[in-house]
Amino acid sequence: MLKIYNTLTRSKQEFVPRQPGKVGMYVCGMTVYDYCHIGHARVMVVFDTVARYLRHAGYQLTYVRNITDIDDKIIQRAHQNGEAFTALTERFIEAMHEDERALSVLPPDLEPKATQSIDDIIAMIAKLIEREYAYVGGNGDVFYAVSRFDGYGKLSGKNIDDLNAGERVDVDNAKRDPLDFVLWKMAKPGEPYWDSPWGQGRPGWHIECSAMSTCCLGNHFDIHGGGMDLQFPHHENEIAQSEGATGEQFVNYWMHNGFVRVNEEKMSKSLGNFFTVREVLKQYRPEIIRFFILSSHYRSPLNYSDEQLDDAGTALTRLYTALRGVEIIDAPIDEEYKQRFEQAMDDDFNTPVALAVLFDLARELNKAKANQSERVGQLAASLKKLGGLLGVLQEEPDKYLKGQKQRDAVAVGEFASISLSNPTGTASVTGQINDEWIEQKKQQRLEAKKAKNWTLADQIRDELKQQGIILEDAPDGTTSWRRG
RNA sequence: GGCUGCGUAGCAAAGUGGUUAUGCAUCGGCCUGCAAAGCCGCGUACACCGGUUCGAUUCCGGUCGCAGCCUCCA
Repeated sequence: MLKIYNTLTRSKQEFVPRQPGKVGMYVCGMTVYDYCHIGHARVMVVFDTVARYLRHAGYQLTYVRNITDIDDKIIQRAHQNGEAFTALTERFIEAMHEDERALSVLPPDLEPKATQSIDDIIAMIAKLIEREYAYVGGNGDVFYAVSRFDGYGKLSGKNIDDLNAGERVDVDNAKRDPLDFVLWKMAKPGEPYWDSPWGQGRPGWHIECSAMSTCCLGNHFDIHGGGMDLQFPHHENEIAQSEGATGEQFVNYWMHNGFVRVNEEKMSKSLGNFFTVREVLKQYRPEIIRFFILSSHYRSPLNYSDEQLDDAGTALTRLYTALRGVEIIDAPIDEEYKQRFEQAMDDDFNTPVALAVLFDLARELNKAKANQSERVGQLAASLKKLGGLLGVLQEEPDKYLKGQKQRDAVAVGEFASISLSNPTGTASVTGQINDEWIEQKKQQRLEAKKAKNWTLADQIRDELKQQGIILEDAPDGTTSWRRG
């Protein structure tokens, strides 16, 4: 039985979909005016994992993740660059998709864009005006009248009085109430605009998600997700808009992931302490980043540091090492591990425990290998399949272990110039070592070993180690290698 | 100021009213020519102070510390 922590009730609840066997999930995606940072990566990976697991659990899932491709920041950035805002957003959408592919984030079923949903947005605003939840302000902008919506604050645990007392709410004379927020914003000269009953303008920040989610999934759907910081005001406003416009309950389960932190501080654009996915990919391969994200529970804070990423890399190497050289048979997942894994994931997607199950499985696999047990193939299949549910361990083990720590230089043009670095990162080596050279050295050493010339054999091994190559002699006399 | 949440062994991270989390690191052993990998063994950790209880890291109250939201942010 799957339980999900619901922000709306601040408790774990049994997950019951509205229609048996079917799930609609909407996740707030990116506002595309810059590269994704690790915080964005967390949202992507977390909800990708949720989506994978829901499907594994047998649900027919419709996963929607929007793209907000029009807003003040986009306009501002495009203006700074002297380019059309569409050129800017297209570029960053492509970059985002690239980052997602790297992190094994599967595409959502639907990826609506705000600029392609303008009709729906206008229709919803019109509905809100009709139902007297919205009004045209003194400056021509359309505002949502927060005081008209009874449940305002129910998601974030705020009450309107406290909010009014806050000093940080902008005073805007065009609004009737400082808490009211914009639904439709009139275009200033030179700004992009769409025609509407209220004049030429663009949608406010929150309305696009209400419009896109209800259009794709219906007025009332199962799961809505996003980062913690969207709880207020973004998601609160979405509820007010959607429920105001439709008169129906909007969402049953609200899921919010915790932040990525740097030195105990939130990683964010405004603090400037963020690392973009592509930056980190120069140092760590994508699967390590994904593993790192999954190694803590999605609602906990996740502290970003090289040490943590290094640990994730070591841990992943252990799992791949267990799989190396094993012929994976086509077998169902071992029942015991499957149950433990599902028990973990059923408990609000407890990926750290799910990963612990993989490590236990790896240990048993290693033992089985030593005993020449016939279970080896099945255990390996189980490990790979369970890893697949988390979006890890899908590479060829030997290829993974021989691969460079960084993203494959050829994968993306702009990474072509990265240099190899040794495991400690203290020194760089040139790209002269290639697989043939390593194989040659390995052969030389095997011959030295045959001649019992241990000094030479050790010398060769040390030389390779200096290049970040670790040789491992198997009991059967063969030697394998990997990059450390 | 209002509202959330957190504080677990050297590091990271789960979890639980009384029995092994797990990964990394350290140490000992097996294996190995020596290593590496692997396997086995080794850690009275649960911020502090009270309370409830036969028993609390786990429940309750308080203290301290940290983070987040209340403003654009995943």
